Amino acid sequence: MKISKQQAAANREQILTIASELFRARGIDNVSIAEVMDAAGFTHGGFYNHFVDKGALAREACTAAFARALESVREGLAAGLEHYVKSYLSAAHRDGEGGCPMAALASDAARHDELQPGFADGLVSTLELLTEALRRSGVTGRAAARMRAMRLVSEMVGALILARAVRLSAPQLSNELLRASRQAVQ
Amino acid sequence: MKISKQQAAANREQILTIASELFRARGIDNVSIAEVMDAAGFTHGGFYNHFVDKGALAREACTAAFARALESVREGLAAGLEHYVKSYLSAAHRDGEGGCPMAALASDAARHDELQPGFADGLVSTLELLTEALRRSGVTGRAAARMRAMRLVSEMVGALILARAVRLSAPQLSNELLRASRQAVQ
DNA sequence: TGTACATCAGTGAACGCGCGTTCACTGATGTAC
DNA sequence: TGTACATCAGTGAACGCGCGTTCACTGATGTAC
Repeated sequence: MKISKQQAAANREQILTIASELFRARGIDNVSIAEVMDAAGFTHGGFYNHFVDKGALAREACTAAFARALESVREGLAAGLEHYVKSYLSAAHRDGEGGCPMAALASDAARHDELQPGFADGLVSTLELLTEALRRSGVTGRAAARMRAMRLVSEMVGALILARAVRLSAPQLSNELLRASRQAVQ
Repeated sequence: MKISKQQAAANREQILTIASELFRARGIDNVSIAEVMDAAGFTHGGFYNHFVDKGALAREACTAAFARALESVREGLAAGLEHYVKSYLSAAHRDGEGGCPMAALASDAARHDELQPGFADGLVSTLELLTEALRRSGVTGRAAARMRAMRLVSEMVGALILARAVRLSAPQLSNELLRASRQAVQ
């Protein structure tokens, strides 16, 4: 059955949203198209009405994940840099599905070249937001604030990734890693 | 043809070494057993004479990667903490195959629970080495040094992973990320 | 020490399975008159 | 405005392929006598 153009566009968005979450939670190579389509409520054959191939979905899902994440960064920073860092390095963020695309997709981007442009755009935008926040927090000088933003992002992403890597086998160490890096801004 | 026990043990080591490098470079799910065996100079069928399944190889390869990496950390630290951080955050380390297992295998460990015990052991040992190095560098107090070690590892791992994620599409940003975090110790 | 036999690392074909992708088909939507 | 037809999102079976794994076989090694 054909579907209204509006409905088709909504379905495409739905596929993209689901894929963005599944890809972040389990990695692009560990999620099949059939699984994405099933979770979105469709049969797998229709996938190619919306995307030329799995790579195209991965690229769009990466971009979409960053678009949403940047909104969330903006909101978080509105409550203060310290608040933002604390919520980023929370157990809830570590344990939740999806979450920050930088932490979830960095190794996918390192291994799938096609993701890198979208990833880099998202990182650049994140750094801009953090640079501004740091300047408002009293860091003087654009270059200094930008460098501080890069170090802050690296520490937060690294702490989150390492915390996830030992979450089940060494939960206490996992918590310590998060706690230690909450000192990054205070 | 049967092979001498000594030769068989050497072949097993060879498979493990190759797997450890390939897994770090491309991710466990992106490397097939046939590929590992071929690179090690064997046909794929013999794999199961050495390992019970791919998961067992992944676990042993993770452990082996950390064992080697810890030797390299010890050597690097012998030349000074600052020197170690600089070589960790070098373009050569970012671009080379293999490299630090924390950076290369963290997302694999987050997604494959069975890797977490070996990963956690390696991380704990790394933190111990860095904690001692920081104390020698003048950080006072065991707890403070350990916390500083955790933050340092997070920043280094995060910077390296992010630098790899944008290496091709934004090489300048990639270099900036490494350069910024070289300030972590000085 | 020499011989006869059991062991088992390595070979290469084969298996079942899930994957990404293709395709003929359906039928409501959107359009041309 | 009503009708007849083309479009195309969604369905579900099928494809070729590479994967992890199994297996019968080989023949040098290691061992029992």
